[in-house]
Amino acid sequence: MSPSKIKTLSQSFFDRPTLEIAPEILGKYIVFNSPFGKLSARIVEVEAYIDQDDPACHAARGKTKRNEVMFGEPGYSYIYFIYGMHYCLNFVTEQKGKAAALLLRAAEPCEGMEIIIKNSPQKIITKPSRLLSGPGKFCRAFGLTREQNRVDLSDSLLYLEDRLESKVRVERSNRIGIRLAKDKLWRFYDSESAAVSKP
DNA sequence: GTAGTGATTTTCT
DNA sequence: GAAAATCACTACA
Repeated sequence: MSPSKIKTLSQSFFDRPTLEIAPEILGKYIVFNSPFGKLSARIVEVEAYIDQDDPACHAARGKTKRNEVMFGEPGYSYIYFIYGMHYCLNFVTEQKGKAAALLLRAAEPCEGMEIIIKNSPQKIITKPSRLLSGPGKFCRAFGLTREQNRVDLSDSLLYLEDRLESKVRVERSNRIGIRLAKDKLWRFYDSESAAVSKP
């Protein structure tokens, strides 16, 4: 693969309207240089969370210590802990002062399969496409914790790559796992991927 | 195949 | 004290 076909996404990619970024981030690759080795995966499902007109967003009721990253500069990671067991990875979008992010819900494993399998429960290992099919599963398999919160995505630890051969069929639907604002069609996914969280 | 429940931190009422 | 941007196990049809 020639280097010209791989492009690292810079901060300017995230410094745009969230709903414009969402369909474009599908098919991109997330790369994490973990302490155990290099990991990467193809993003196939995201959800948008935007402060304004979104009661389901963590930031809708003001800034807290947990969600303050979302109010800051775009192009950062936002990892939060939920339900006592799971981490979820978000990408902060839009300009400083506006709280918005994209929640990474699912991806297809690419590099670092051995590490991903080691981090996953025995039962789901038989189905590779299910290894990263959910936000909590993705963070567990990649070994992401609060230590990776507020990471600069233009740095070399955690970043996104645009691989031009990656093709996506984008579909959108209502979001999953929330009670509020279910009517908003802010979930974007690749309908041709086996790894999306909805079967 | 679908349905129900437990685990357990952060934040808000 | 309760709910939340979840997952995986168990039970039952």
